[in-house]
Amino acid sequence: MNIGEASNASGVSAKMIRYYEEIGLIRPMGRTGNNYRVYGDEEVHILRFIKRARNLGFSLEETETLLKLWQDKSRESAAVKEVATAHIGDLERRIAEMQGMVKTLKHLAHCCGGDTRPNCPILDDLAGDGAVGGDASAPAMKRKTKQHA
Amino acid sequence: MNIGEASNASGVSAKMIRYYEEIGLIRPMGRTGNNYRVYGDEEVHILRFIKRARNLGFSLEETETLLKLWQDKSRESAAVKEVATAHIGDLERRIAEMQGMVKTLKHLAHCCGGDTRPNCPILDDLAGDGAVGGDASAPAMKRKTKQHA
DNA sequence: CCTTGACCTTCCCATGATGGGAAGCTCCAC
DNA sequence: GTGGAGCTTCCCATCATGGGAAGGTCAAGG
Repeated sequence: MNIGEASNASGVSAKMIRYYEEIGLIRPMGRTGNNYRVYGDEEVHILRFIKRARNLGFSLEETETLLKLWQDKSRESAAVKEVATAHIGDLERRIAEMQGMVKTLKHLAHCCGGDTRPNCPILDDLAGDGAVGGDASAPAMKRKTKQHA
Repeated sequence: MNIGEASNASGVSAKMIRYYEEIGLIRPMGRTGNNYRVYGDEEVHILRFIKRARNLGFSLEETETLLKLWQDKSRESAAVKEVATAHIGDLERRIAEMQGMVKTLKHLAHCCGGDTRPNCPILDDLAGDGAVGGDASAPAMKRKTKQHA
């Protein structure tokens, strides 16, 4: 199987497959005489594992950890659960942060006429003029991962 | 006022102030004889506007739009509201996406013993073995912005 | 046999917003 | 005049991904 077929079978782009190899997330693949990478069902399975982990929002680093645990037949399930629960906590923190933004924004948008007049409570809030805005002061934590498009 | 004072007064790091100037978000500042940038209350006000917009999750591009609307005294509040509501929609989409992940992950974590045994439904799901996992298939939209730390 | 097009390879660059740090200048206080 | 704090510019790193160029390879069809 060439990289294109492996890509189709796994849902991971060829570009990303090469990248994962480069950063050591997956082992360097064997090559044919023409220098093409060769993949088998095993590799496709691993790529799909990675794909699914990414879809659940795990970073590549976390995915690597999970991958190693998956391949370690003597792992303790507690280790896996710990990674998962930490990630859940992370997601929930980010969700709460964004919900705070939404709450404030909805309030401001509700107060804004949205017509042809220039008067606008949203801008007033951003400018710090009004005491309208809610709690958008906490700078928030760094984003850990980004979803692919 | 030097850049350090402007930074303190606005909550925007000196590094970012220079960056905002570089990308044209704020006008290049006047310099003193020693080549130091000089800031006044007006500039600090603008920086705080930017800071607040960023805290509400607006991208720098959206922030620029809002900034221009703010400075355009003949704006129509509808234009501002449109930017805000689009951003709300964006946030809500991302929240829903992450909530989907959380839901799936919580279910999986709940099913996982989290003990010393290797058996783990979380890994089984990632491996695609079980029919346990929920809907983490939709690839999701690109992240538009990232919160600073 | 040769062309065409679809693959594959590597390499570099861009994204978005931010921080880190080096090298070199200035300014102020002691 | 010296030390340290603050300013300047410049380059690099992050995280995960895509875009694209330049060049090799292969299979099918003329």
